[in-house]
Order: sequence, then C-alpha cells, then structure tokens
Amino acid sequence: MATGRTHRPATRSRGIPEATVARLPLYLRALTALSERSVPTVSSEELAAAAGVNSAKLRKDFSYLGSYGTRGVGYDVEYLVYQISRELGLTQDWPVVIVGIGNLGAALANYGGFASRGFRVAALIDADPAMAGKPVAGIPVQHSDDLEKIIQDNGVSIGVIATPAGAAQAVCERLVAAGVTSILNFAPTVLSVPEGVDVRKVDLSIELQILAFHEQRKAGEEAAAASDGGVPAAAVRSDSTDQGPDGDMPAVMPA
Amino acid sequence: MATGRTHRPATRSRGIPEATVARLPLYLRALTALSERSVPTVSSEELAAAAGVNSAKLRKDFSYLGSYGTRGVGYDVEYLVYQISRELGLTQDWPVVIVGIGNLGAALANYGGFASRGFRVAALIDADPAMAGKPVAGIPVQHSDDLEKIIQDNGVSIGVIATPAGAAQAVCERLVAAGVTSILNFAPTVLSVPEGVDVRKVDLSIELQILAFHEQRKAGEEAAAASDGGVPAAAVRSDSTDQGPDGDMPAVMPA
DNA sequence: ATGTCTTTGTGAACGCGTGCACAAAGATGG
DNA sequence: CCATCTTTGTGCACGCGTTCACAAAGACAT
Repeated sequence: MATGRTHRPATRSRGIPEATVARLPLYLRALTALSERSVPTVSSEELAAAAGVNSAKLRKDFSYLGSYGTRGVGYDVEYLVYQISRELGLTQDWPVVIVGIGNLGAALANYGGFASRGFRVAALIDADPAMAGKPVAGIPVQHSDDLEKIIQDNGVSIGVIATPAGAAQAVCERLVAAGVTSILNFAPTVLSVPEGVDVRKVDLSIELQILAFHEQRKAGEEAAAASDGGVPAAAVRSDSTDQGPDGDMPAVMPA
Repeated sequence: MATGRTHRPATRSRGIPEATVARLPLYLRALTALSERSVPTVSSEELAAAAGVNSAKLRKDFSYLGSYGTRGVGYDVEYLVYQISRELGLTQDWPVVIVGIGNLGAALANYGGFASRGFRVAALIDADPAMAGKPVAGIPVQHSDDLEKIIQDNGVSIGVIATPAGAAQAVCERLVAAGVTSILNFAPTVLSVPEGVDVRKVDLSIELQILAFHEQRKAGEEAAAASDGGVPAAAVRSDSTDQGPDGDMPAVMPA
C-alpha cells in the first residue's frame, strides 16, 4: 500500500478515517459496475463481496459519510455513486501533469482509468529535448523548462512523478514551488516536501519484495533454518555487489 | 562487531508484523545507497531519516529480526543489507512472469528495479497473437496458450497481471492452477483466489482518488458545505453517465 | 394495524501499530 | 579501571482500525 506522509493526529474535524478514504475508491468501482448493469439497489453484504471487504467494515465506512441506506433494503446504487464521488472530490475536474515520459510515464498517459474518474492529463513533461513535441497518448510532450508555466496556466494542483530516482526530488521541489500540493510518486526515493503537501508513493519493486517474503515463508521454514548460521561480512559484500551496477536505480528510463 | 554468533532465540515464532515487512524494502533501499557510498555504519536516526520513517519505529522493526546493532555505534551497513535481503527472500532468484504486455506490461518489463532485487523476468505473456515473438525489453512475447507450460518449465511462483480488468480473473485462475502462489495485480478488479495464494494490488487510479480527496479538503471546507443539499437521483444519473463509456475499464490497452 | 422479516447503523471489545521514554550495553577517554 | 557519553533495544501507554453482535428502522404481507 502506498502511504501518505505528514503524520498528524488525524483530521479530527470532519474526521473520515484514512483507512475509510482509501477504501472509498474500491466501493466506487464496484458501484459503478453495478450502475452499468442498471442494478437499482445493493445490500452491504453484496457490495462488500464485490469490493472484496467485510460487510461490517463497509457499513461502518458508509456511516462516516451519513445514513444513505434503507434498512431492510440496502443502498441506492446511483445515489451512493454520487455521494462517494462527491466525497472524494471526483465531481470536479482535476488537471494533472505527468513528469518523466519514459515507459512508465507513457503507460500512465495512456491509462484509461484516469479520465474516467475526473482526472484530465493536462500536460506531459520530460527533461529530454528530443522528446519535446512528440505526441504520447495524443498529447505533445513539453520540455521541463516550461514546467512552472504549464502548472500555472492549467491550474494544476496534482502532479505525477515518473522520473528516475535521481531527478525526483528536484522535480518535486519545482512542482511544489509552482503550486502543486499533491504528488503521486513512482520514483523509488523518499521525497521531502513542506507542510501541507501530500505525497503518495507507488513502488513497484517494493510490492514484489513483500510477495517474495511471503513466498519464501510458504516455501518452507526448514530451508531458512538450514542456511541460518552467521554469515561472514565478506560473503555479504560479494553478494550485494553481485546485484549489478544499478543498485537502487531508476524506476524507468526517461527516453 | 554486530555478529559474534548471536544465538537465535529460535522461539521467535517468525512473527514479523506485516507493517514491518512492508517497511523492510524501504530500509533496504536506503542501506543499498549507503553501501554504494561505502558508508560502514549508520545510526538508527540517520537511517530512519533516509528511509522517511521514525527512528523508534525503525529500531523496533529491526528488533523483530534480531539484535543486529551495536549500542553507541549503530548498525553495520553491509551486514544489515544481507540480513534484510535474506529475511525478504532476496538472496535467491525469483523468476517472474508478466501477463498482459500493453503499455503498463511493457513498462514493467523494462523496469530496472526488478532485476536489481533478485527478480528475473522469465517470460512475457499476451493474449494477442500479433504480439507473439515480438521482443519487449529484449524478451520475446509468448502467447497465452502456452501459459501453463511456461510457468512449469520455469518454476515460476510469482505472477504479475497487467491485463484489462475483464481478463484478470481468468488469467489469475490459470496462473494459480499452473502453480503460481503470489500475484501482483495491476488490473482494477478484485481477484478471488484460493487459500494460500497471496495477492497484492496496485491501482493507479485509486491513489489519485485519495489525493483528490485531500486536495478537495485543502481547497476549503466552505465549498463542500455550500453545494451540500440533497441531490436528486436524476442529477446523479446524468453525472455518472457523463463519465463516458469506459466506466470501470481496463488499466491498459493490451496492444 | 399489526406482526414478521430483512438489513442497516453503531456501541463496545479487542488487537495491532506507533511513539515515548528510559535502562542497559558498549565505546571512548582519562 | 572507572567515568562519561552515545545509541540501541524494549516496556508501556495510547489511539486507530477491525470485528462482533444487536437494537432500531423500515419494508412487506396479511
């Protein structure tokens, strides 16, 4: 799971728990599917199954939004779609810029799930002059020299960073300085941002590493116990350098 | 000397908290960077800063692995890199298949962060016959008819699904039937799997929606309060159909 | 109108994760 | 060898999130 940073004791004001917010998009997706099949109402049990969560959890989540259900019947699909959309801020248009148009940046630009949720790719930005003008997903790539102007002209407040790790912090700072207050970071690095700026990160290799952990566990504890003994530092060193010269490196080659 | 044949508590019921496991890759990344700069030791404070977490949390996380630090000094970087790698199962080679070679699948195939962590892309699989044989990231794409054989021949236990949502569940079932027990799912859909199979999901649009929520909050509570009153179902319907015909759609176009 | 049946909304208990604060361990210097 | 200083490892308390279990609310049939 990507984690938000900036740990405050929680927004005790309007207080929808973070965990609930993170599930709302899940519910919304399931509800949209039901809506397309013209299903009028749905029970917490059915919807929970479709969203892959516990029904009690779902009801508690919805209780934070208000009492939108009808006892004995369930929830009105269309109404709930609207309420959740509104709560998430998806009833308005969110212009987004993607910085770093490598393989991943291009994939994001082509990703259909954005447009269908109120997100509009306002611009694609890359540091490589050779990319400038080249259309990706029908949008011409612009050079990063114009980053600030692009942000301001389009009123962008959400930025996506898909650059190599080494460039991410600098890009982040320019985005923030230009007015961006929410950042989705795909670069494998920790971004430091001023108070008031939200960062969520998605690290593809971290997810795989977590799977590997569980996979190893499943593969049997006996193997781990066998190769247990203390390992000399020398062995360690050679092992880690074996990994190749890329080490912590770039998520995606930026053209 | 952190080592010195620390006798394993053995009784450690292998109970490493999920939250800790999820942070180990973060520490590993930071440690790898230090290792490349030939930094010999690091304090919990420094490493925590580099990994973007609290130092107390980091020390507690490491305490689950054992006592690998030296009081008054800190942690031996190389030794810790090895211990965490071993704990995560990264000292062995993990063959991985990627199913669905669209924009995202191709980006994943090109992603450098995999190979550098012990993950090896054993095969690329796509349902489009036109893709078969075409090299992506230097690896020829194979047709999904051969999925089972590919899995078994390569001893693959980790699969990555980057297909459209509609195909994901079917692909998932074939992977599991062929012996895959860990799945990283990029398709925007809930996968149901038998007991013993781990699934982690990455949904790009969900992350953006969470950011939008906080962005809306930051943009001011007054706007939300103003447009609050009950909204008729009619308005809701038109709003949701405005979203276009893609609705819940595919993460990535597969070719 | 009344009773029955279904499903919501939520109080309460519980468990996990986080952060504090400090004692113990070891390095370092005299 | 002793004193001092640094940093780890962890006991403890707290708060968030999850789950259970059930009373209240409304639909529906008679």
